[in-house]
Formats: sequence, C-alpha cells, structure tokens
Amino acid sequence: MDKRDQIIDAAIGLFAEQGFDKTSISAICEKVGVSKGLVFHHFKNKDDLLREVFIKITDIVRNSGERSPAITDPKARLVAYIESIFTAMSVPDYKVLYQLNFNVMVQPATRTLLLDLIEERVLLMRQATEEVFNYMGYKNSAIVSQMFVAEIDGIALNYLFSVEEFPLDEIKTEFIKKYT
Amino acid sequence: MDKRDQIIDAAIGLFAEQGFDKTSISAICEKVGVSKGLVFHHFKNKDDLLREVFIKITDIVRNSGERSPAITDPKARLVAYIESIFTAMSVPDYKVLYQLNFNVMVQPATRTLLLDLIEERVLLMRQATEEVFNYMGYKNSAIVSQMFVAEIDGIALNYLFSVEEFPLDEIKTEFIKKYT
Amino acid sequence: MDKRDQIIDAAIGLFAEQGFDKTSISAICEKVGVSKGLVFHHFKNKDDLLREVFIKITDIVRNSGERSPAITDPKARLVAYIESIFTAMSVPDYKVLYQLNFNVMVQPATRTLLLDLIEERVLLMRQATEEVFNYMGYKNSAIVSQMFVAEIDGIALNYLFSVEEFPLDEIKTEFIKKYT
Amino acid sequence: MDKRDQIIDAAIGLFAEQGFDKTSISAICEKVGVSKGLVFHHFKNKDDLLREVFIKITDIVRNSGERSPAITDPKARLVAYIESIFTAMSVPDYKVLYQLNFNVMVQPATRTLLLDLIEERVLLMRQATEEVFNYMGYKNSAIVSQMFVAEIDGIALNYLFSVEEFPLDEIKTEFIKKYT
DNA sequence: GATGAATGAGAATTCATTCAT
DNA sequence: TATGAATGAATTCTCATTCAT
Repeated sequence: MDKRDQIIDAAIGLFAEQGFDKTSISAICEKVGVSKGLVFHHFKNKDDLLREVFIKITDIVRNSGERSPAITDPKARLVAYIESIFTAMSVPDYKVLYQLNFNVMVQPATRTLLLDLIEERVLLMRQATEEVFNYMGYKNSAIVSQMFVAEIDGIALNYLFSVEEFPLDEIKTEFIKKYT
Repeated sequence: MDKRDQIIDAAIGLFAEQGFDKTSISAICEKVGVSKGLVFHHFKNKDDLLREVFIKITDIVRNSGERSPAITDPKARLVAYIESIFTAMSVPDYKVLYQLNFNVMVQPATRTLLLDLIEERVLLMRQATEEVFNYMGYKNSAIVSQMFVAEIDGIALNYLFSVEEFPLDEIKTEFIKKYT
Repeated sequence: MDKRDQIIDAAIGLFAEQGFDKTSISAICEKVGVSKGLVFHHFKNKDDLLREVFIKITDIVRNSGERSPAITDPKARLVAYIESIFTAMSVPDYKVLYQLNFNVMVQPATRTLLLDLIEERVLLMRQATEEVFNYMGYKNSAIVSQMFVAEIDGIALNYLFSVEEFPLDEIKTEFIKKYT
Repeated sequence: MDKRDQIIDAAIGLFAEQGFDKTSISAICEKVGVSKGLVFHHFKNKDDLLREVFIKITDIVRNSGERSPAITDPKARLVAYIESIFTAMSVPDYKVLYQLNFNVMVQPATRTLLLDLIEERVLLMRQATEEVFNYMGYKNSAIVSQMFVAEIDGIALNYLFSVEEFPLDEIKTEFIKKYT
C-alpha cells in the first residue's frame, strides 16, 4: 500500500484512540515508519491530514452502507436498517470510526475545520434514513428521521464511551419496539 | 467573588468554547486578570483545575434539577421532566455546560482523568430518570431509562453542534409523543 | 543587566554579523546563556524581537548625535557634521549598527516589518542634515540633504562591505571638499 | 528557452523580490513549472544557483553598458555617463537587478559566497568610471571614482528602498551639477 | 533530461510548570 | 496570596538535498 495511505490509516487509528490534538505527527510517523518530512510532503499541514482522514472515513461509511438488500416490507426494512446500524456500531473496525467522528465533531477547532465535510456526511445519513421512513408512510419523516439520527448518535455515544457495560442488545430491542 | 472561583468560571467558559487542550493557562489568566503563578497556587496542575471545573458543573446541574414540583399524574410528570430537560438545553448558560460536558467525555485523555466524576454524574441522571419511569409503571425501567438518557444525549449533541438550524421544539413534541 | 536587555544586545550582534534570517533564536540563547522559552516570554516572536532591536539602535543613534557642540561658522559646522558621521562609521561599536541597518533595510521581509520605525529614523537623520544645510544658506536644502544622506549611505555601504581596503579618510577629504 | 535558463530567470525574480534566504527551491520550481529534481540536476546546490544568477546579472550589466557612443567632449561624456546610470536605475527590468545586488552584497552569508564575483563586478564598474574621470583630467581619479561609485550606490539604495517618493530627477540634476 | 517520493536537520513557537521574591 | 521570570520538553512545520525510476 501507498505510504500516503498508510499515513492516513495510522492517523485514523491514533486520532480515534488519543484524539486529534493529543496525536503528534511524530507518533504517526513512528507507527508507519516514515519521516516527519514525508507527512508534510503529502499533506499541507496537520489540519489537511485530518481532512483527508475524514474524507476517507466518509468513503468507508458510504461504501459499507450500500449492501442493503431489497426488502419490500416497510416494517421489515426499517428493522433491517436499524439492525445494520447497531451491527456497524459494535464491529471493532467501525467503533474506531465512530469514536473519531465524535471526537472531531465536538471539538470546536476540528469541527470548524471540517464543517463542510461534516455537513455532507450528515446529509448523506439523513437522506438514507428519510427514505426508510418515507417508505413506511410517515408524514413528518423529515423531523422523525432527524430525531432518529440524533438518537442513534446518543446511543452510539453512550455505548462507545460508557463507564460500565452498555447493554447494546437490549437497547436495540427496545429501540426497534419504539419505532414499529 | 473569590479569585479561585473566578478562575474556575473563566476556565468553564474557555474550556467549553475552545476545548480543554486548546485552552492555555495563560488564556485563563488573561481573562481573569491574574498571574499564572496564582493558578498553580490554587490548583495542583491543569488536570486538577479541570476536575474542579467538572465538580462545579455537576453541582450546578444537581441544584438546578431539584426545583421540580411534585406532580402526581405519572404521564404529566414524565412530560414535565422531558420539558425541563429540553428547556435546560436551550438556556445559553447551560448550553456551555453541555458543550464542555461532551468535549470532556469524548476526549480520551480528559475522559480518563474524570472517569470517577463522570460515573457519579451519569448515575445521578440515571436515577432521576429511572424514578420517573418507575412511577409510570415501566417494568424494564432500567433499560428504558438508559436508552432515554442516551437519546437525550444524542438530541443535545445534534442540537448543540448541528450545522444547520436544529428544530428543537418539533423534536421535543415528537419525543414526548413517543414516550407517552 | 536585565536578561531582556542582554537578549536584545546579543541579538544586535548576531543579526549584524549573520543577518536576521540566518540568526536562530537558539544562537541568541546560547550567547546569552538562557533558554529559548525566555526569549518568547519577553518577545512575542522573532519579528517582535527585531523591532525591539531596531528601536534600541535608533535610541543609541539618537543619543549619540546630541553631543554636537555649538559651532557658529556655517562652513565649520558642516565640516564638523561630516566628520562626526565619518567617525561614527569607523567606530567598531557603530559599525555593527550600520551593518544591521543595511541588512534590515534591504531585505524585503524585514523592511516591511520595520517600515514605520525606518521612516521615523530616516526623518530624524534628514532633519538633522537639513538644518545644517539651511544654516549654510542653501535654497534647495531639502533636495541637497536628501542627496547628502543617500551619498553617506553609499559611502558607508562601500566602506563596510568593501572587498578590498576602503580609503575612508581620502574619501572623507574629497567629500568635504565637494560640499564646501 | 532552455529550462536551465528559465530556472535562472525565475530565481532572479524571486531572489530580488523576497531575498535569497526567503526564496525556497520549491517556489522557483512552481514558478517555472519544473520539479525540484531538475533544479538539482542543473545546479549543484542552492548556493551554486545563486552564483549562476549573479554571473548572469553581471553579463546583462556588462552588455548594457557597452552601447555608450563615442563622445569627445569630456564634460559631455561625464554627463552622458551619469545619465545612463540614472536611466538604468529607473528601468523596471534593471531595478530588480539592483535590488538583488544590494540584497546579496549586504547579507553576510551570500556576500561571502559571491566574494570573487562581486570583486570582479566592482572592478568592472570602477574601471569604466575611472576612465571617464581620467578623460576629464582628474589627477586623483582613483579616489574620486571610488567615491562616485559609492555615491551612486547610495542614491540607488535610497531610490529603490525609500519609504516615500524619491525625487530621482532633482537628485540627478544636483548630482551632475556637483561633478561638473 | 526529468520526476517526485523520501529524508533529516533545524527552525520557530507553545505551554505547563517551578521557584524566588 | 500573588507575581512573573525562567525552564525544558514537545510540537508543527520548512527546506535543501538525495535517489530510484
């Protein structure tokens, strides 16, 4: 794999684990085994690297979402949708992405930096959700899906950052019940 | 007001606005008009200051929550509870606290630092919520209130950090509908 | 002497010897025996240090110029004036200041940075010169003194940066002859 | 034109505008549209490039000076000589060369690097000047021409780097008057 | 001739923290 | 309590230069 890609991947991991600010370029270099110079050869600065990281994550999320099979029953489709989300949340590889996501959205500095990319991603998720709710015949699907997305965010947040064990499965069951 | 308290207050504001990492001790000193020496006279180090900040916020939250009047009707009580939460969210003074809260919880370094205090606060909120659901006769009030808290978190997150305008009132209405 | 002043003095020497760009903060620190941190404690950044250096030099020049005795004969006064300038040029302590001066004025980046201070100093010198020429009864003393100052600059430049030996005394004699 | 020549030309422009130190090889590459590798293929290092730049400028100056027509009257010849110098100073294309010249002569590092080339050029100018003064019958033409060259330098310096408008024409008139 | 990935040395700057006063 | 000089470690970033292709 390309050194440039290796750097991005290492950055994804470290940014997620330690946060953007607490991750030094040196740490990334050590992980990949390249010089600091190379990072600045490929990326204008640290902020630029973060943007590229964010773009790559969005791509991963986008591509992973496309394998939903064609389910015709509206209710079954919603259930499948919710389940795919909860599954993604608990896959180790994806956990990291979620963590990074929150990290970056909540931090004022990084948030500003990525505002356009965040907006793009939010839209992406809202559209996918709205479609499902439309298919179920909701009249106020716009509001409902905005709430739905928010709630999923909250559950992910509590799951990923909970102090004690988080009963994801029970929550999922309850969540599905509420929406069907 | 005590210089010590002034420092804590300034820190709350700056930590919320810029994040813990991006806020330098110097910036706090400038805002309050004291020397760096004084900050380290009152607080062992920057981490210690953050803990004091977090403790003060928990106190504010705790005290603000106690003025709920005794409502006897279960459903009305839940509605009042939800409404008090949504109201708190939108009061400017409290917004800052929420922001700081997310900031600190999502950042691995600060999260570790405050783990015990976070746990205490989470418990506090969960108990208050569980009581309301118990009163409504929920059998699985433990799970439901955990989900409820998570969802509130998500809504707060989306409200506070949304790119576009967030329709808090419509979401509130929909949210109440779902739980009653 | 104050550490701050020591830093400025060391900077004057090194900036003159090596040029502003080629002088690292580390080099200054080594010369004075302080940490890099201290330099940035006293000066906002390297540019700021340069400004303080320039201000100090202007002060030195200003104070050194005031000891001209009251000579009544116009011609004698001009000669004394020219001689004081040529003397200053050749005193080792002052040589450094001249060198730094040229260095900083010719370099686009530093020039821009110091524009206001340079202007102030140029005015200072022009006024002193114009007074002397006025006293001699020149009608176009404005132009003549501007030319005079320019010529002095040129002579200093050639003297300070000449490849071979520069016959300062002969030039002085010739220069005086031309103006009297 | 040769890529090598294009690089030199771009370097002349950038070195003059920003100074040698502040001009990165990358900047030159961008301007010409070539890779960094190519620059180091043609020039041993950045210092070598500067030498080539200086050599090219000396050539330009040398060639431009040769078109002086044969004037027999000594005084007229001096006036023509002075006028050709003042004219050169104000032609935009030449201004850049003068600027670069000062830049490089005053900066200790570059000065050392180019010492032999500078000496050659200084000699060139001094000889041309001395010839004119000899033709006018000056006995001490060596000293006079050294002073003359210095003064011209000073006037150029003040003209090129003056804060306010510099009255080049009036100065020229006055300058000619003084020497005739 | 020509490219561009890769390096390594060094630069400015930031910042928590200590300590003498 | 209160100040502010002083430190040292870490961090981002720049840049000339090399080298395989």
